[in-house]
Amino acid sequence: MGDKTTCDHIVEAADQLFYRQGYEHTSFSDIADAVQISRGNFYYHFKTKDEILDAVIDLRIGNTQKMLERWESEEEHPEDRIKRYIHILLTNWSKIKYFGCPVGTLCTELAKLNHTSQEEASKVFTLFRTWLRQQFILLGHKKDADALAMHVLAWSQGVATLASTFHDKKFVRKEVKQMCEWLKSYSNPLILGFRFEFCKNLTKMEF
Amino acid sequence: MGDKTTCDHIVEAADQLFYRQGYEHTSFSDIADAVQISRGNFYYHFKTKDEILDAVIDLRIGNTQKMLERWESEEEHPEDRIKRYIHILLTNWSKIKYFGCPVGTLCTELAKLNHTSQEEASKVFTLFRTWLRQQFILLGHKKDADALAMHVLAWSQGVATLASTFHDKKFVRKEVKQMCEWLKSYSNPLILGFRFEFCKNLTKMEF
DNA sequence: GCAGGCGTAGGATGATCGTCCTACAATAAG
DNA sequence: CTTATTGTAGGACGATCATCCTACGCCTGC
Repeated sequence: MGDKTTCDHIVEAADQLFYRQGYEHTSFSDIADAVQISRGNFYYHFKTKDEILDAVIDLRIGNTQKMLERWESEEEHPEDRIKRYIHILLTNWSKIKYFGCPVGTLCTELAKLNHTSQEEASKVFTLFRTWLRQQFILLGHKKDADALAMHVLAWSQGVATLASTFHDKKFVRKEVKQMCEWLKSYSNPLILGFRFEFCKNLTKMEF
Repeated sequence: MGDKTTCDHIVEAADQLFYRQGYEHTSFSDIADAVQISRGNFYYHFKTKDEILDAVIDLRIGNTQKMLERWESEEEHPEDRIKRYIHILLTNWSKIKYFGCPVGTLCTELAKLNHTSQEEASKVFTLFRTWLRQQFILLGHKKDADALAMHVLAWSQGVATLASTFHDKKFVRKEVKQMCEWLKSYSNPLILGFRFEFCKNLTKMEF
């Protein structure tokens, strides 16, 4: 309660419902019930459902920015920061288990609806992408930073998707561990360069 | 045409529409228009929308099985077979670009709808999983075969999700290349074991 | 005490949805 | 030719949806 407006409550309830039920499958009535507000009164706050969606996306963008800034201040080492991102898969397990990643699933749904706000929704991804890229740059991977960022994004997306279909926490734990090990191998570019060249030669060997 | 029944046409049209628009966003009218059939006549073939969904899932299961058997016969080496799977991301690029992976996106949607057929839909994933596992077993990774299969699934899923949000073919090509290189490192377990131990020691070194 | 704006309640509206019914065409069997 | 089966067409149905309207309560400033 406190200083939160009805408008805020609507957007927050919609945020949760869009995540749990999907955008299209969530009706005005659903949101109204959640906020304990008259259904018809929505028109005063939001003229269309799309407007609510845009507000939800803006909320998510804001929350993501705040979270990344927090991580920036709480973690000293870029590797630990990226680890923090990877570990969302475990810290948010109880939700991901059923509904997957809120960012990925919304983008996927909007793509199928051919919705106008597709691009706006993808900005949440871009936030993570830019942030991850910056961390990899700090780790000394200036040239590959963006590719590495996209790789982390893709990996975590895939794990989230399979997590919500198989509900298998062991699998998620295993993948998170692997991701952290992979990340470790990138946290010192010098050793990596050496190792990579060495291993390449090894795999080239034929029996 | 030929020997295909109206029922087959309905299921095939529904299959495509569910992929492109999503299950919920596809109405009876949409399918009817696609098949050029009267809307009300659906009741004769399928009593409910859920029945069409189940038929579509069965169709997908059948098609996937056929495809995997074909791959099994056309490719000699397990590594090439897995490569064939990985390369779906490129061969189906024109669709994945807009609609993502048909398997993953359907499972995601049904999860949000809390639909009865969730488990049935996940069987398509399980088909790939079992098949991939078998290939890894053939490559000599008996113990880790399932984890490796899940890893390939997750990786490709993540790439598909980001592909449909960013529409970036270069990214997909890069990831496919990486996946193939990663796969190569697993195609001979002896060399891998050696390399892995060696690299582990390397990364343990501190500056 | 009164006027006016802000926020709310609850229902009307038209469209669309899944579902279902009934009448009709077409083909095959008697 | 008649009959029955199989498939089709088109519309009716109740429900639900996003949207919109109007009437009402509450608070503030005069």
